[in-house]
Amino acid sequence: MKDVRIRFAPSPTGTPHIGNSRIALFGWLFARKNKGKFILRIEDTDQSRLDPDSLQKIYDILKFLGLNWDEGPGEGGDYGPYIQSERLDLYKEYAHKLVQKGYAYYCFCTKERLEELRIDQQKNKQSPKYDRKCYGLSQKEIDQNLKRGVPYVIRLKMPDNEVLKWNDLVQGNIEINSSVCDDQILIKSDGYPTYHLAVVVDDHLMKISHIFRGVEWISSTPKHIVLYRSFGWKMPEIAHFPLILGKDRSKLSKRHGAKSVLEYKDEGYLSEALINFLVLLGWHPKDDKEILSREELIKKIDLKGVQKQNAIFNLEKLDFLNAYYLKQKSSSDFALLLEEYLPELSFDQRMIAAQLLKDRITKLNQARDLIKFTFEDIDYSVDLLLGKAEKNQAKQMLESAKKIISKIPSQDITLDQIDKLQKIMLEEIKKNNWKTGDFFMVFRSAIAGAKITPPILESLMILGKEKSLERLDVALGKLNKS
RNA sequence: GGCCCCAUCGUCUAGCGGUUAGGACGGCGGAUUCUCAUUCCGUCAACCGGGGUUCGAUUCCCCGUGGGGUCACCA
Repeated sequence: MKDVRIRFAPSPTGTPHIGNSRIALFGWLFARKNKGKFILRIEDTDQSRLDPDSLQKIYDILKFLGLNWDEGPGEGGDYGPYIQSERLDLYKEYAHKLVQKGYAYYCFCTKERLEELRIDQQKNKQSPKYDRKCYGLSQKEIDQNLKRGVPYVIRLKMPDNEVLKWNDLVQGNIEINSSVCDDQILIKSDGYPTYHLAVVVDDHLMKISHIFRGVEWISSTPKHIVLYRSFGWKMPEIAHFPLILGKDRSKLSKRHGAKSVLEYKDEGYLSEALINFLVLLGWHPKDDKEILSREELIKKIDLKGVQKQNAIFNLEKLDFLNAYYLKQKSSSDFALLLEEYLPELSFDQRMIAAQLLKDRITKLNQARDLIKFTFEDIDYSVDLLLGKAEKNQAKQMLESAKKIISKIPSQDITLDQIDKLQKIMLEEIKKNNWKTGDFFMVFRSAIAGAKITPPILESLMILGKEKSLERLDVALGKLNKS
């Protein structure tokens, strides 16, 4: 395969959702695998739905996932501009060529008429379709209308009853009869092209070799086939990817809590986890090895492994993958990642936190709740403090812990000291015939005000000696008062 | 509704005429452990239904059923 050129062509009409990002990922992987080019093109032909923030979000998502583009906004390239609103003249020019050749025609029907037509057809249980009222217009009528400035659109004349087929790289052979397709509007009355014209013109002019897109585009592919044929252009290879569905099996939407990649990023999901997860949603490696790095993915990705079925988004697997990749991080990398979530801690403290948290969180934003007792005030009830222990015994335990900790020579507590601390405590537990679990539970509650914490002795390294003793005193006070 | 596509554990999937139907996530059970986790071990769990074709169908064909997509001057 030579000169592989794949574009990702989002439209800036809102926050791009995760299904779109997944197709971008497939395109990028496939381009990289084949030493081709990955091209970003912005399809902003719908003026009414433009969302000014979404362009930046598109860039941010691609950057976060590491899907760099070789041509496109910010990168340039030989086939620009890569923003469709800057190519308007091109689309008009090509649309008029089609009109001249008789493959397209002017239509002066108003939106109101089209709306009435549609309602009528629906009433009669016909599928809504333009009735070609303007198809037979004479050149004279057209010229008159044009001269009078009557708003117009340009429509593609679809063949009447022809089976249009193509070999889809994912879906296999698909046949659709042209008669089920409407005479698609190519140029809107505001002078902007519709998706169908723009995508065909640009894909051809930009020498796109493979079109990767979602299955929702299958039913408009016949229009594109006719367009390519009318222009006399060769059709790129085309692959329609399955959709990501919500838990109720319908197209993923905000109702399912469907989020953009950016939102997952904010929650503390790693790009390598997201990539691994997304690629597994609709693709499967031959050897069943599911944990895959970006490099392995580039090597192994193939269209044969792409499913035809839609896939249901399941968070559990994403969480598993994220937890896995989090565990793979070195402590210093993890500490760096933690900065955003634990700004109160120094880097050294975050290094300690990293070791304590790495094995027990699935996403970064869970870090804070687990470790905040080391830098925030705590509050808890005597009941929590006692747990299963008896009051006097709990007192003895805390007194003993206090004694042991107060013997630490410095304010800072080191790992060596923690080891010693543990030894001494275990001896003490044995001597008093306590249960190890009981002792640590009381101790944990006094230190953290919680029953679930990272290893409590190691946590002391962040808390420091002075605060640790303070907390033991507070706990003792609570017991005395109760 | 018309058209198009799809159908293996709860989920993601392997399988491409003969398999004890495999893996992963999750679930459940156990071991380790100061809690929670991690780690390790074990375990439950699926071929949508009906017809064909065939010596033999999860696999091929047809029909149901179910699911999805699409029918805009939106992409």
